[in-house]
Amino acid sequence: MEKRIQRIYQKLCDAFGSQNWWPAESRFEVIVGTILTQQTNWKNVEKAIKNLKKEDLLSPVGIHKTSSKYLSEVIKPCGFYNIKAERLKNFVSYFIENYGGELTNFSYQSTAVIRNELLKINGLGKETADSILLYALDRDTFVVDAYTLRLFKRYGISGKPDYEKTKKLIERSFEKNNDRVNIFKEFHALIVELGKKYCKKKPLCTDCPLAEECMKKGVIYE
DNA sequence: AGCCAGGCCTGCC
DNA sequence: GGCAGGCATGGC
Repeated sequence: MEKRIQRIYQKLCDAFGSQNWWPAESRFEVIVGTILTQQTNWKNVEKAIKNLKKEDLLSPVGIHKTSSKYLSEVIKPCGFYNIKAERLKNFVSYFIENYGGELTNFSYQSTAVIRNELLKINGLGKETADSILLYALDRDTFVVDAYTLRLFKRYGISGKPDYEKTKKLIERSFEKNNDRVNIFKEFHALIVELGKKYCKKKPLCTDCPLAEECMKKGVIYE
């Protein structure tokens, strides 16, 4: 068990409180959000999702039947809209073909199997796959993102950023029990919250709840 | 007014 | 197998 990691989690809880991610009205909406938010401000994603609802397109079949051209117009506010329209369609094609467009059908598959399947879909990388698993399917898996890697570097935990190593390290740091899924949900959301406020590309570490500990390692300004 | 956001793929080396 | 370059809107 990595006590360091647990301590970071506790500090973030104290600083920011519970986050209750993922904001959405349905599990499918969560999945759509994971794709639309790739390298994108959440505010812009909200606009795109609102448009999808307005056009009655926020369903597997809705997206499947719509042309890429039209879909891209609807999601325009979130940016990278041509690529993301394709990515949404890639996901729903897989989802309908293999699971009949029913999320409950995923319950027959292990987390590892689903993850491998998601990673085969063009446009879904590790973070998106893990976000779907954790927030849409409630699977016991941690989501690493750019903020996590940056924080761990500044905190002096890891040198070279590495998705899988960081993910495993964090997963190993919490006892396997029924709470862990919720800890992972909160922890990732808290890291994003920290990242947005303090742990940006340009160091803005003043008042950061973890500033003191990062400072000790002397790597805060990397 | 720029810089950048809850990534990922492709195409070079 | 690592890494620049491209994708694009809107928030701050």
